[in-house]
Amino acid sequence: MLKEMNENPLETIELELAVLIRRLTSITADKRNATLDRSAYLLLHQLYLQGSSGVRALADEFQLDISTVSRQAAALEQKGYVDKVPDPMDGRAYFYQITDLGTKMLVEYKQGRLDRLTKLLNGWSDEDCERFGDLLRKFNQSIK
Amino acid sequence: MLKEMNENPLETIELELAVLIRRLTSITADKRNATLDRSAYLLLHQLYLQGSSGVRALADEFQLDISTVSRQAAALEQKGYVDKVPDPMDGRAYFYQITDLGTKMLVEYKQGRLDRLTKLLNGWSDEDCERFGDLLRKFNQSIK
DNA sequence: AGATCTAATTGTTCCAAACCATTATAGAAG
DNA sequence: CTTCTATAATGGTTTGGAACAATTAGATCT
Repeated sequence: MLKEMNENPLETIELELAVLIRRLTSITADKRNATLDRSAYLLLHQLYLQGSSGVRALADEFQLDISTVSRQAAALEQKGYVDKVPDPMDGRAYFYQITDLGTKMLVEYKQGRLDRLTKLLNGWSDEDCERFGDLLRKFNQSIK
Repeated sequence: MLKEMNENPLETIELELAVLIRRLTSITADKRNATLDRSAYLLLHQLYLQGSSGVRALADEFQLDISTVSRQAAALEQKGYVDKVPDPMDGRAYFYQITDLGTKMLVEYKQGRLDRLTKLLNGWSDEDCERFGDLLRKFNQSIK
């Protein structure tokens, strides 16, 4: 019927993406590494690079439900990694801002990830690394 | 301190992987597509290609905890997508085998994924698709 | 036969995410 | 200016995926 399901590039991508997500999920779920969890990392990263924003904007950015981001942001605030600042223009709205502690955690966590990745890609050529990074970025933009 | 965090390829890969996993997670969590869930898909896929095996082997293959696979396999059995066959050589052990129904679901689901991916990669060159597939496979093998 | 090792299941916990309902404020229309 | 509607954010609840720990039952080894 299908059997060797893997003739064409699209099928390869399709399957390998499924495998990838499984593998990455278990790695990031590993608490030995996790000073931050994945959601916290992306949120902090966004707040670090793009500056303060509300849950609405963050949810749009990551295509997450607002409630999801709301909870994640609340968790970060509770840990002191972000500050929640009322929007002076709109009594309903808030901004989140990364704190110094949050920045510190972000940098540490990112470095840990980089170290592990560097080890993992030890045998890869510079060219392959560059291509892979470019294609991943391109793919992410395609999804968006 | 860091700011443009994205000079070198490793950093690009590191960040884009985090983004990718987020995006893919929300897509596969979308129940409009999900006739199967992700874990079911990979399990069925493995049983389809590699033939029957026990939870032990499956857990090793995916680097999952045995308990996780046990539950996933039980769910599949409950839906009639796999049969659970006692190992005649070992009274403790079982094999799981994909059923016709399971195969049907697998094929349907895979086709749905392929369709969506094809649409997504509409603007991509054949070359980029091929490269991306190859690099993903290579990366997955590196993780393993 | 008893000690130990192994296959699998089940209880529990945690994280990530969705959907739905709710509260509170803003803005628009009468 | 008050009522209606739209929007910002939160919280309740459910689902899926995964881990770890404890348990049961069948192997294996001495």
